[in-house]
Amino acid sequence: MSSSVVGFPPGFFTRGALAVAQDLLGCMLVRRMPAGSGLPAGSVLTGVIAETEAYLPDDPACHAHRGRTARNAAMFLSGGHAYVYFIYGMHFCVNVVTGPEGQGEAVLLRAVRGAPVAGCVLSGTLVPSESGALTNDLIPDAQTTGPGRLCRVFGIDRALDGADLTDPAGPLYLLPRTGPPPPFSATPRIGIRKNADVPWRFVMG
DNA sequence: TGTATGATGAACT
DNA sequence: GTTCATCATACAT
Repeated sequence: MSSSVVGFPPGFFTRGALAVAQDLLGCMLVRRMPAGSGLPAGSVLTGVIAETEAYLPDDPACHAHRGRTARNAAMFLSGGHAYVYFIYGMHFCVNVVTGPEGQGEAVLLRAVRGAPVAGCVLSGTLVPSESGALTNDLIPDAQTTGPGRLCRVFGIDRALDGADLTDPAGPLYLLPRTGPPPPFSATPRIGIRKNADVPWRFVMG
């Protein structure tokens, strides 16, 4: 046990979408920006996950419910991978796969907060000011609230579909929370018609 | 080959 | 509260 990298406990991402959706609140999403993103290549964006939704295999609202297709193939990878899809002609959404390989369940990341996290070296986000210069200003929460906006700010698109979110050397990865579990509330999920009544959306605070 | 739909966001009233 | 921009995907011809 000599690794200096703080990781998730083994099996964290294969406990099912409902458990993982709650336990991801307070965890950190880390993005290494690629060249051509508007930020210098290698710029790091971070955010504390503040809102999630669970999608289960038996759930009619889940993309995997009607079987595996080219679009949702990444959802059938093992837990800890990314499932990124394009919707409404203009938005990307990013999910964390939460089942064993072949299961088809995931957690949609709906919002992150730019608040610093004590004890973590990645304490802020780099954003270009209006003049184009980089600052250490936190991104306003309004810009990272909503799955489409979150993906736009973090530069997430289909290129990250299937990415390993547990690899700290990768372009997009997760870090465990360092403090106690944050309080949260459960509400119905947003913007779906099928199985719209179940309280599988989890909001920190 | 056609077409309905959608895990959204912005701009309205 | 409502409308709508806009298009990849899935599925029905």
